[in-house]
Amino acid sequence: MLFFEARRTRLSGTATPSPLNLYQLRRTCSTCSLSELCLPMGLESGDMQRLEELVALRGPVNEGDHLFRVGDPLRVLYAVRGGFFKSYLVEANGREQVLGFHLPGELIGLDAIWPEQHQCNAVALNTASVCELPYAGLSDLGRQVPGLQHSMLRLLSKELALSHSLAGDYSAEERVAGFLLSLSSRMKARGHSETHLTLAMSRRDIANYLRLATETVSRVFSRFEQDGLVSVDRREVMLRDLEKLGQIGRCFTVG
Amino acid sequence: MLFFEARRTRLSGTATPSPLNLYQLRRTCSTCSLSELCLPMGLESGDMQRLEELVALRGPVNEGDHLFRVGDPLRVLYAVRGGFFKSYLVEANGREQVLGFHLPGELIGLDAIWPEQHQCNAVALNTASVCELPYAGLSDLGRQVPGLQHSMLRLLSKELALSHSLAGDYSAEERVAGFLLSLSSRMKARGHSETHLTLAMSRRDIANYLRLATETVSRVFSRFEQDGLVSVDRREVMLRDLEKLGQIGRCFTVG
DNA sequence: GGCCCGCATTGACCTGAATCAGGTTTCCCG
DNA sequence: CGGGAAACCTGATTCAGGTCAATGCGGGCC
Repeated sequence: MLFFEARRTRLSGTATPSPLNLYQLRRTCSTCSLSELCLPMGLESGDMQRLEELVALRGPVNEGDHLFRVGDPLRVLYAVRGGFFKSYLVEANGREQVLGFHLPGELIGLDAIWPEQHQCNAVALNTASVCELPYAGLSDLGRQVPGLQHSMLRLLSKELALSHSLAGDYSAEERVAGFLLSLSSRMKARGHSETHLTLAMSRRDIANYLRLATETVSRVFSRFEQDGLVSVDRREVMLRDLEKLGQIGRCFTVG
Repeated sequence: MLFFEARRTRLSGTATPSPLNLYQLRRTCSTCSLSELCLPMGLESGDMQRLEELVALRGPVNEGDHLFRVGDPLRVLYAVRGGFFKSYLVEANGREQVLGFHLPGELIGLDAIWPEQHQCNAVALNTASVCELPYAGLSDLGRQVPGLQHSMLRLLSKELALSHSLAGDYSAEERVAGFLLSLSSRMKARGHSETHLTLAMSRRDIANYLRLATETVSRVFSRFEQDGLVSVDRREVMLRDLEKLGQIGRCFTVG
């Protein structure tokens, strides 16, 4: 029931000065597939198998359940099997900051790789299920298989890339288009339709993530719909003109 | 003679569509001290010594000289001894994007830790000198000393933090104040005055880094001066009220 | 069913920063 | 020394997006 108004009060207004918060700065979103972790770095099949043996299934995760919270020790990495997650931070003044969304097939928890403590919260946006990868085992394996270490670094470096893409001064339309395309390509990579999206997150989460006002997100959706780029019905979104969307939002599209 | 007007043309205007550029997204700035790399992770003195043995001095670096460019293989990491550097990217359309500034005592080149190729350019802002840390040796050492690996991860994760601090929707004043404070605290950490700064970078570089217009940076400087927060004379800046600056710019201040 | 609450959309308005258009100073180089 | 190009500052204007406010809509719950 916390974090409703997530807007930042401007300096000029009745700003409530928030003290320096280091955690506030460690915004990490881990959007990487399990196969990405293993396959491209040339793990041998033996190693792959040993990795797979580590994986444990876990019961269903209900909407609103947390996988972990800021400060929790890094026990396992999570691979999303079904459902959506979001990771977020609560800043000192109670405002929420959405760091990223996590789709089926992606990995959550890398933000904690150092100092082995989670730097953000991860919560299910709808009923979901996950696999658990015990970090200790992963770490042991990493010592024997240098490729795994590199994979980790690679993923971290990809995080860095992704976070940078949010830093640029992009217009609202670029941001929204890029967001939609990113979801689209990630869904496609998992074998889903690339044109039909069901957004699991609210407009507010999207806006917060993109650092826009919810009203702006709404308006951009409407404008896109008017221009025939998309069809929107509540949280069902149909991408009608990937080409044009790409022209607008290319800056956001990370693999 | 490249990259003069680095402004982003807005979508609505006569936007020149720039194709997707992956490198554009991998914006990395490596602002970390050498001692930070070694000391806090509890390297034993023997290991420290072996690290020091790797270090090689290098002749003077002239203003405008590049340490490396995008795509160069990662041969060495650089520790700045004197002078300032900036790291930047040239986007597909020729616009420049400043990623960070590097002060004496800091480490440059971590952006390339994976895939061992530099992801940005690093150039001297004035006459400078550096030490070189051969990466191969560092890497060998890292295999024997797990703490070093962790240090690397830690630094990367710090990069991530820093990059995130630029992502928030901060006002021009917050950005500028934070920028000054960041320089101040970094200079102080190296034993310099924390109130008297000599900016090695142009207003344009600052603006580009903070994602503002140069005019805005200028105006904020003037406003701060009027309010008695700073005294500015060209590139000489005197911080007169750290307290108030801190209230304004706290969000930026990373260790 | 009817109430209520939270989400979403839309319009009117405001504001911070970009843009445009000067101007001055500094410094480089012939 | 003088010309010219940067760098820097300042004011006027514009505009994207935030803020405020009103309304619609769907779903849970008594």
